[in-house]
Amino acid sequence: MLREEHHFLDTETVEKVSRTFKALADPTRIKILHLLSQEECHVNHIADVLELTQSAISHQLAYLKNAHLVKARRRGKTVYYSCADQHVLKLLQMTIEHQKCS
Amino acid sequence: MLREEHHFLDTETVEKVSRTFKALADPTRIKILHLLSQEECHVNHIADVLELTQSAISHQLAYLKNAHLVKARRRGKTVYYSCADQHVLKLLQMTIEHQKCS
DNA sequence: AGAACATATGAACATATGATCATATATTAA
DNA sequence: TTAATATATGATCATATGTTCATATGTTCT
Repeated sequence: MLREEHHFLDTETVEKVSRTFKALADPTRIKILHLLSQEECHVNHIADVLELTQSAISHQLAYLKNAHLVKARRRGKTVYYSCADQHVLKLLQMTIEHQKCS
Repeated sequence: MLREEHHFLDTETVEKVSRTFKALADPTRIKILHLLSQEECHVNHIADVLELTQSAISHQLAYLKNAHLVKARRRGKTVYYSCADQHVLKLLQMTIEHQKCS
């Protein structure tokens, strides 16, 4: 196929797509999203369940929030997080499922 | 939900899933896979079309081959690459499509 | 065998990433 | 207001990542 016959992705699309996959490319973030797909959780609960420090979790939640993959809700001292992007959640679940049977 | 009531992903699954997403998390690899989804290509053609060096392309193809996402076929001096994982290709295409309409 | 071409690969380098530690901020209770 | 609790955040550090340059390997043609 000649150069001009190809279908090209514009830079912006490529960047956005790579950002989406980057968010899903880290074990801690995968575990967090998988947990939040089961229920809304507060920060310390996530840290307890996943056996990671509060700081590590908080940093990753900030990352995920910035990427619009989770949303936060404050209730007194506690901040509850939940999934905010069903499409990305679906990508994750598809990939987990596919992994299991391969 | 209590710690023991959660559905946990085992370490191996998380690692594999994150490796899959990592492969898709780089702009160059996204462009290569998108190109290979259109046709089998040889290394220099990919480099020409994407306007990147032969070395950069070759390194990324080695990465993708190692991850079993592409396969290679030699024909004389030329090596032709093509996609080897329809599932991962589907993930990529879904994400590209979703990106466009959002 | 030697030249020419296509691809692969190792080293080096700059940047990105993720965890930890210390500390800041926010909220509630005493 | 002070103490206690929950979360956020900046700095630091070790490691990972992606590109480039130089060069090696593999193949074909003369």
